[in-house]
Amino acid sequence: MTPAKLETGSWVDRAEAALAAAGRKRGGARRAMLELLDGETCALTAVQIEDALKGGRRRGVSRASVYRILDELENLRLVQRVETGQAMVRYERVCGQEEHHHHLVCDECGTVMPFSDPALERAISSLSERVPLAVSEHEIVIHGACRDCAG
Amino acid sequence: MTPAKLETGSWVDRAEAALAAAGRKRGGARRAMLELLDGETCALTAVQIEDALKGGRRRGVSRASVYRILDELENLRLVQRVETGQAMVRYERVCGQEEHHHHLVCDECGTVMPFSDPALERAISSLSERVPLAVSEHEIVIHGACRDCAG
DNA sequence: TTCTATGCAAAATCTTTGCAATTAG
DNA sequence: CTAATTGCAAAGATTTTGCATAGAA
Repeated sequence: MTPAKLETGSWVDRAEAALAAAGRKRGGARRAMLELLDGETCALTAVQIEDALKGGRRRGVSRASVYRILDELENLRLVQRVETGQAMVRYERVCGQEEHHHHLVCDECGTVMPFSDPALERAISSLSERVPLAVSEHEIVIHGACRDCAG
Repeated sequence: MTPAKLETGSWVDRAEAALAAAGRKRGGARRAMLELLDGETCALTAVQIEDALKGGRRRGVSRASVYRILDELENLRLVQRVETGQAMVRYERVCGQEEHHHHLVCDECGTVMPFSDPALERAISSLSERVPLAVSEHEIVIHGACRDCAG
C-alpha cells in the first residue's frame, strides 16, 4: 500500500475508481465526460457538455447519456449540481475542500463565475451545527450585474 | 402624507400599490395569489400555488396565470425565486430586511424550511463589496437530512 | 457469455406563448 | 372605450425513459 499516493490521482482517476468500486464498467462516453469536466473550473449545463463534446476532439456523447452519466456521477458525489436560477441545472466536479467554491451569476448576460471566501465558510460551518438538519452540503449563489454589464 | 403609515400596510397592500404604480389593473386571480403568498412563511412551487387555490376557499387560478403573475411579481421584486435543487422553482414573497431568510432542504423528503443567521449575513455583505459584481441578491441553500429522515 | 454502457426516439415534466373572451378604469 | 387580465389549448424547453445494439469483463 502507498497511502501517500491516494491523494495524488487526478479527479478522473478518482472517479474511475469510484465507478469501478460501484461495479460499473468503463465506457467511452463517460470517459470523455470525465475528461471534459476535469478540465473545467466552473459549472456547465448538460447542453454545454453535449456541445463541447460534439465540437471538440473528444468523441460525441448523446444527450440522454449526458444526463444519465451526470446522474450517476451525482449519486456517487463525484459531481455536484449547481442551481443558478437560469432554468437549466449546471454540474461541476467535486474536488477536495481546497477547491470548494460558490458562484456569482450575472443576471444580465448569464455569466457564471466561481468565488470562495473563508469567512463565509466559517459562518456556514458554525451554522451547520445549530440547524435541525444533518447537513451534507451547502450552496451559495450571489446575483448581480458583472462589470461588463453594469457598465 | 402619513409617512409613519407606510410601513404598516400588509404585504398585500404594498404589492397592490406597487402594481398600481406600474400601471396595472386589479384582477381576481392575482388578488387570490397575493393573499395566498402573504399567508405563507416559506417558498411554494407554481403547482403548489395552483393546487392551494383550487382546493381552498379562494378562487381557482389557471396555471398559465400563476406563472404569468409570478413573473410580474418577480419583476417588481415583490416575490423572489428560490432554487432548492428540486427540479421545480419555488417562489416566496419578499419582505423587509427583518424577515430575510434562507433555506434548509431535506433531500430525503423534500421538506423546505426557512432559517436566518446574522453572522452569515454579515459575511455575505462584507463579501459583496469585494466581488467583481454589482450584487443585487444572494441565496443560500443548505442540504441535508431533516430530523425525521435522519432518524 | 452476461451484464453494463450508449444512442435514438418517444415520453414526461415544467414553463411560456397565442388567442379570444372578460373585466377594470 | 381602451388596455390590462385571465383561461384554455398549443407550443417550447429541459430532462427522463424504453428499447435495441454495442462493448467491457
